[in-house]
Amino acid sequence: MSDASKILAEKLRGHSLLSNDDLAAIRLFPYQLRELSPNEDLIRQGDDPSVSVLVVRGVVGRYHLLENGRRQYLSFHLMGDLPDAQALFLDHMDHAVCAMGHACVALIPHKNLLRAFEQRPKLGFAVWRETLIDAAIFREAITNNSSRPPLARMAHLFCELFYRAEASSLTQEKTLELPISLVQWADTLGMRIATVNRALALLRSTRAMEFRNSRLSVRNWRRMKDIGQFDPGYLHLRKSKQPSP
Amino acid sequence: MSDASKILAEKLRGHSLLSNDDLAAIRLFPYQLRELSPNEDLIRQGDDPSVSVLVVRGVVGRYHLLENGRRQYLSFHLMGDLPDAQALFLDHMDHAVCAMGHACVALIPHKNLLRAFEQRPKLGFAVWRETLIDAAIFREAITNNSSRPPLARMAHLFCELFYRAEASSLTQEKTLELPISLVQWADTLGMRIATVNRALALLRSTRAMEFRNSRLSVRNWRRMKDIGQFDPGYLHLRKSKQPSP
DNA sequence: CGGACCATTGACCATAGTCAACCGCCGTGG
DNA sequence: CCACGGCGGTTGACTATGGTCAATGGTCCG
Repeated sequence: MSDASKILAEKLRGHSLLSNDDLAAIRLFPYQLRELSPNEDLIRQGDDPSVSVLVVRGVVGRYHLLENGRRQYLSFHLMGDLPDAQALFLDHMDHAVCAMGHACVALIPHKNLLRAFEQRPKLGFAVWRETLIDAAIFREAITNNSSRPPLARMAHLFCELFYRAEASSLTQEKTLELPISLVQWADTLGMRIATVNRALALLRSTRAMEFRNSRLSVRNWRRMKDIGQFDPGYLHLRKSKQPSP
Repeated sequence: MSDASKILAEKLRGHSLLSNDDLAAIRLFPYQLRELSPNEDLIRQGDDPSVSVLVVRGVVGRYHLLENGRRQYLSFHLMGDLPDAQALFLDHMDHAVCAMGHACVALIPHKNLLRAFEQRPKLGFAVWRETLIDAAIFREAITNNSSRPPLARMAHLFCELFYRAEASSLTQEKTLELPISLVQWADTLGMRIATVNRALALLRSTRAMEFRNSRLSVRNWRRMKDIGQFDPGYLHLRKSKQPSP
C-alpha cells in the first residue's frame, strides 16, 4: 500500500469502520505528491480545484483574506487531514489553503473520489464524517475566539493541536513542531501580536506548556487543559457510530 | 407532496440538481412534526439523536454551553435548514439546538435518510453539500467575530440572515422576523449587551437597516453590505457543480 | 398589582490595541 | 570577511475601545 493511501486509510479508521473492500478502493486512488515551501499558497480564494488535498507532511493552513489585506486563519491541518474536502461539492473556494512551513501534500483527483463514493457509499460516509469533524472544529473556534480571554484562547488552541497530533502519533517527547509565527497565531486567534506574546510569556510562567522556536512543548497536560478549558469531545476521535440502515 | 418534503426538496434544489427519482425518494421520507416554544431545547449537548431536524417554521439556533453557564450561539436556522445534519454521522452532539421563538420542525429518522443515501448517492451528495455550506457559514463566523469591529460585525450577521431569508423567500417588504433578543445577539457575536445596543443604535442612525421588536428591516441594502463588508459568495447559493464521475 | 424580562443609557474602568524601540538571527552582497 | 537589511520576537508606555456596573423605564403575564 502506497504512502498517501496508507495515511488516508489510517486517518479514516480513526473514526470510521472500513471494510476490506473500502480499504482496497482507497488503495486504488491515483495521486500526485507536491512539495510546498513555507507560506506557499496551494489554493486561492475563488479557485475551483479538481483535485483534493491530503496532508502528507508538515502543516497546512486555511485562511480568509480580508478587505484590509490582513488574514484570518481558520484552521491548521496535520498529516492525514483533508483540508479542502469541501471543494468536492462546492464550486468555488471561499478561503485559501497554504503551507505554514515546509510541507508535502498528495493531490487526488475529484473524479476518482466521487466515483468511489457512488460505488461504495460507506467510504463516502467516512469522508463525509471527516468534513463534519472539520465543521465541529470550526464551531469550537467560534467559541474560542468569541468567548475566551487571551490566555485561555491560546491554551485551548494549543490543546487542540497537540491532542490531534497525539491521535495521529505526530508528537515526540511531548513536543510538536508547529511552524507558525506569532503574527500568524495573532491572525488565527483574533488578537494582536503583542497580546499573543504576552499570553505566551504568561503560559510559559505557568510551567504548563511552552511555545518557542516553532515547537510546542507540553509540561503538564492536566494544567494545560484546565487553562484552556479544553474538552476533546468535539473532535469525535473515538470510533463513531456506523450507519446501519 | 407533503409540506416537509416539499420544503426539503426546495432547499436542496437551491444548490443541487436532483433527478425525479431523487425527489421521489425525498417524498417517501416519513417524518413527525413538532411544535417548539421560545427557548425550548430540541437537542442537548451530549445527546445522540436518531432523527434529523428540518426547520419548517420559525428560527432555530445552535449553541455551546460554556463552563461559566453562559452560551455561545453558533448559528441560526430558517425554514428549510437541517440544523443537526452532522448527527447523522457523529455519535454525540458537541452543541445544543434550541428554538429561538415559536418554531415548528419536522423530525426524520436517520435510518430512512441513510438508506436513501446508500441507494441514491446523488441525494446524499446534496445533503453533504448542505452540511458543507453549513461549515462555510461557521468559517465566516470565525472571521466575523474575530476580526470585525462591533458595528461591522452586527451588520454582517444581519446581512447573512437577510440574504439567506431572501433566497428562501422568507422576507416580506424588506423585513424579516427574527425572535432574537439583545442578550442572544451578544452571545452570538462575542460582545456584551451594552455594546450590542450601542451598535444597533448606530446602525439605525445610518438609515441602512433597523432591528426593533424582533424585526430586521432593510432600508438600504447596498449601504448595509458595505458596513458589514458582506460578500455572499461563501453561502454557495447558486447551483453548484454536480459530480460527474 | 407585583415581578420578570428586555431594552436603554450613563459613568467608570480594565483590558487589549497601538506605537515605538530594541534585540538576535540569518542570509545576502559588497 | 564583515556590513547590512529584513524578519521574528520582546518589551514598555500610552490610549481607546469595549466591558462592567448601576439605575431606569416599558411591557407582558400571572
